[in-house]
Amino acid sequence: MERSMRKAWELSRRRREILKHAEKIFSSKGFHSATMAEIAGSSGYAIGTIYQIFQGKEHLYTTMVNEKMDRMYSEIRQSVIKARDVMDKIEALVSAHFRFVENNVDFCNLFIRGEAMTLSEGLAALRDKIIDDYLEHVKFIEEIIRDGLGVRFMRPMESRAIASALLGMINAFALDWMVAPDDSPLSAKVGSVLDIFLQGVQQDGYQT
Amino acid sequence: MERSMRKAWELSRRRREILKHAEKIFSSKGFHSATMAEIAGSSGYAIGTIYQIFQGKEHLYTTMVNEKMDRMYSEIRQSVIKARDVMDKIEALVSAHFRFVENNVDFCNLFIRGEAMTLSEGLAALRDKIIDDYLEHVKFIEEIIRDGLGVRFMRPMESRAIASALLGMINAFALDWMVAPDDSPLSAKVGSVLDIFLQGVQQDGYQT
Amino acid sequence: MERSMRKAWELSRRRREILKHAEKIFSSKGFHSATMAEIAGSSGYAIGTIYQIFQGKEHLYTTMVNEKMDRMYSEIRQSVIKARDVMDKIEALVSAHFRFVENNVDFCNLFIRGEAMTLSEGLAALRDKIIDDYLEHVKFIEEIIRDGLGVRFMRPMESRAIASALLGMINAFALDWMVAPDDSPLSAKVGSVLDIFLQGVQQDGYQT
Amino acid sequence: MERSMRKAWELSRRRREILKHAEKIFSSKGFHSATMAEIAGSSGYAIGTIYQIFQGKEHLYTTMVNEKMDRMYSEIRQSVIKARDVMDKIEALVSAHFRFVENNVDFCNLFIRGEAMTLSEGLAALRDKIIDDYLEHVKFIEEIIRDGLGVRFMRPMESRAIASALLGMINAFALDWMVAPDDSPLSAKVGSVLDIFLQGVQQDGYQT
DNA sequence: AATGAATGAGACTTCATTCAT
DNA sequence: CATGAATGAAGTCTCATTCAT
Repeated sequence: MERSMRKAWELSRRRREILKHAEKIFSSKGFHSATMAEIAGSSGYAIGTIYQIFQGKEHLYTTMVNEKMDRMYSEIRQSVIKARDVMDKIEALVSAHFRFVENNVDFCNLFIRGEAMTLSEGLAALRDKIIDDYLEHVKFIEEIIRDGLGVRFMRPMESRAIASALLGMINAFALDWMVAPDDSPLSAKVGSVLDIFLQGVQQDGYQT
Repeated sequence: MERSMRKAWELSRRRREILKHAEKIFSSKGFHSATMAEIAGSSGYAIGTIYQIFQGKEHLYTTMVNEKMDRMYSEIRQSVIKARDVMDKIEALVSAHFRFVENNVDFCNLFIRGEAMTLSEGLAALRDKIIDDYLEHVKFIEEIIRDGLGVRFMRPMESRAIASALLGMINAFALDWMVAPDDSPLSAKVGSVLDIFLQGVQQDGYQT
Repeated sequence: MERSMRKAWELSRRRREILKHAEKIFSSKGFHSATMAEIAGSSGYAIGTIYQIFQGKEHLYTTMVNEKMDRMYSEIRQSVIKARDVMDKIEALVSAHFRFVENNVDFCNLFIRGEAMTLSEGLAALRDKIIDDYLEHVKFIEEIIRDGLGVRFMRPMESRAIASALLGMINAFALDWMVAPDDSPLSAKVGSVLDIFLQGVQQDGYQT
Repeated sequence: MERSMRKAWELSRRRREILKHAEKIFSSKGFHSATMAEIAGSSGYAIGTIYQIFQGKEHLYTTMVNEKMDRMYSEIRQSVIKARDVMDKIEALVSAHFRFVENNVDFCNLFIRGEAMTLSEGLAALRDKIIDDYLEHVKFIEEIIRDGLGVRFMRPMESRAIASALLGMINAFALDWMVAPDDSPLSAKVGSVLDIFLQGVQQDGYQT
């Protein structure tokens, strides 16, 4: 019992270790240019050891991306759920997303750049999952929006369009921050996102 | 004279032809999974012929993506320049962007998915150019925004944030349309983008 | 004393067990396609345990084939020795051979197909032993034949040729039975072999 | 025209060349132990060149064995067909078989040892073809035998048994000659085979 | 003594690039 | 000048063997 628990724990540690290094390598070079030998070398294990845990390069990559994305969406949702009213939920959504990006710059490079979705053959499933997760996330945001529409916090509009717009703004600010970083943290931009999202950019009373 | 012009024209025709087919193949399989043999076969030229015009696979890919993106930005700017006031310019920006996406779905798949930016080695330059172009485009949008701020069409805000937000929304709607297409054309969404961007989503007079 | 005997017996039991399973796996997949892990799993022992008894895969394979073949030749000879006159000896030779084939179809598949003799490197010794055993068996048959020649049971001919012919017929009938089995047991063919071997196929009195 | 013929001829020459060296390597080391690099090195072509002609290692091996066996059976049949009466046909069968073995010792080593039939996966088809060819050859011999039965050249017996017996004797003599060569050519044994096959070994008039 | 996880050498195969025709 | 066959570097994955527990 003691024995097998120790073994299981060791396995889990190795798994995490390898995934961590795989993330680093894949993030910096993309799926195709990364090599198993490199990941093995970086993680300090032999190639064969990686193959004992992961069925192959695609499996390793897929697992890494899936788990990381699950973590991202999970963190964001946890954060949103804690908030009470619509306004707080939206703020939590943006904050949590930005926090994840700040803490996982490498991974986001991979993901935002979309290398994450190189499809060919066995990676098609990953692509589909990423899209599904994305659409599910949009739906999750839509729910918040619908609450807002319900309490007349928001103007009557199509919830899907609003959700997309918000997510688009979040991603744009994140992208901006990653490709042209200034000294301020990404989280300092939360206010801007909310302001534009909620009030729009047009001067009140301006005649179109 | 006549002779060399003919020759140059032939060369140019071949170049265009090859780039067209390269785009098709690269877009559907990504950079790494596409093979020179495939592109040669598809375009009807021999492998050696492609190597007479392009220095290698990366050069072909880089050229294709660069030219396509230049065309995109060029089309958008042409459209914007024709418009007179700020409002029209913004509308033109969104419309032209959407039009390009509609007409180049395959290419956009490549680009939005970010496979476009797989960097490793000789592709780093492409990555940099794409980012530069992106940042330049953001600056271009900023100019429009600044005009709007100047004529008090817009609330006093940071122009960069506004530009990013607008581009983010544009991309989000385009992405949405590509991964979860409904029957309506993407251009039908121009109004929604402008509405949210200009007015925001919050109900007027709502007390936060 | 008691202790060490027990130990030795245990060892011997393990050895037999492993060889039995090794035979099954090797026979069905051949030397190269069989894996140590598979044999370990099948036999219920750990890989390390097998390596405590056998020096390696080749040693295990070599041992298995050697012992099995020794058993075959041994069984055949036991059977022959019991017989009194030449005729009975020949009949015993064929019957015993056929009986072994019937009882060890899997192994014979391996052997007749010759996968048994894949030589490369460390397996050369096995190849040589198999050939030596074969030649020795031919000689053993020759002895019987010479007895037959001595008592004028047989026409004066080269004993070696006769022995080869007999063994060839035995093998041909066995092969036939294995690759194109009908419902009858191989042993039902003993009569045919003896008849052809002894009388030949030509009609008596026919003029060539 | 001239051009493409030249090309086709070059291809065919390369193909033959590679097959020749593949036969040598495969025959001496068996399928698994032979490496593509070795075959490439031996034949003087690059690995990639081999892959341009053959889809892979299995395809190369399969092709080599198939073509060689087809040649063997073809040669034997050509020889038999030329003969007029039963007696001559049988003699032609044995002679032609022995001649092939003499001229293709390496290949026969491979084949008789049965390494030829290592099955696993994609090689199962080869195994089946070899067995089918073998059975077809037995049938071919049966036809000759039936002619012999028809003209009362032979005693009334089951033709299949007779055919198997003959082929078994042929193979036994060939095997003998290969593993324990004396100075005489294999073809010198044709007479012995025919004598034993036709007259049997038993002394006429001996009482069982 | 038994175990089985870790190792890494080595095999197959692909495909960008060259260059003789 | 166009061609496309030849090349071989490089990458993935397997599995016999070892050795710490």
